[in-house]
Amino acid sequence: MASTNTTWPRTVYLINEVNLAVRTRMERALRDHDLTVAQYSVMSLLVGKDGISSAKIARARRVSPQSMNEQIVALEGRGLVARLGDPDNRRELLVSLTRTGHDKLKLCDGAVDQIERELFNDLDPATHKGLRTALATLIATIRRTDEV
Amino acid sequence: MASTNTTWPRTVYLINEVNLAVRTRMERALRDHDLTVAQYSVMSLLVGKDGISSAKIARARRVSPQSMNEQIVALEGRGLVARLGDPDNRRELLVSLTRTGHDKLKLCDGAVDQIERELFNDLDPATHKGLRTALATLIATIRRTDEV
DNA sequence: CTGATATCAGGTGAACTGAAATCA
DNA sequence: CTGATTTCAGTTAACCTGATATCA
Repeated sequence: MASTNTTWPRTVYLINEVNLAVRTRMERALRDHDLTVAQYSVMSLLVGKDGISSAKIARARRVSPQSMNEQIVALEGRGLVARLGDPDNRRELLVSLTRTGHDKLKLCDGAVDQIERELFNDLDPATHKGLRTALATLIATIRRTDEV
Repeated sequence: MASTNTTWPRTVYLINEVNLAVRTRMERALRDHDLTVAQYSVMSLLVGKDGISSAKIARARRVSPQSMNEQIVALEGRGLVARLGDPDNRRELLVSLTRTGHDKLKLCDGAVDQIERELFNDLDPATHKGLRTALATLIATIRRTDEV
């Protein structure tokens, strides 16, 4: 019975609490740069890509294409990403970071790095590594069971 | 430099992805019982308590008293929790699960247990335990740094 | 014709802040 | 007077589904 067993609180609650705290910290830090967490996380996914469709980014981030497009359009309106039409494929628009976007991302990376350090420096390297391995396993399970 | 180091993707992204998947699964499962995740999680916090103020629940869940009250009022409107005024303290209302709420919670616990099993049965017990320990450490760090 | 992409429109869940009344 | 609780009202960020036009 869940309410009386020995693994309480539920692991999923622990994950949620950590996630909420991380979000709050990131929101605070990114607000100084006028970026939301979703926008920052899209931008950091574009690093090193020379152009990728919004729909592909959506799949990579596991959100709906509409949600992702909303973020992309907002970023484009602020000149942080560009969408270039490909003459060979007029269906999709290729999204890439602008120079301005790249510069802003660099600044934000520093702020987020700081948050990660504060959060994780109470974990010894082995525990941190174990945490990442466990999370990666969970994500693999998630992707496998989502495809059904 | 964050975009080129060896711990990529960021651990906080891994946490977020797992959390999103958990939320989605819980939403789906709880929809059959007409409960949101927030409502379910409040109800499961009330088990074994004979009456606790909304403000205290808010602190336990680390959300604002307004957010929590919203959930409590919704649950009261559906007869899943009761709020009893204490004659000795007319300021606070004591929240507790009703019999109906208790019954519904039991059903939902089963559904959520199922989700946790599906998610975590690819982790061997030691890894799962390590995950919980790491998360607990993170939460301790969070609470400590929040109090500043 | 099928499938993918982009986009418009509307909706949801879950948090937030601000302000005010009540009461210990 | 201070501090906690409740409650009203408005806002935010980040998702979602449905429908439609376009194009490979």
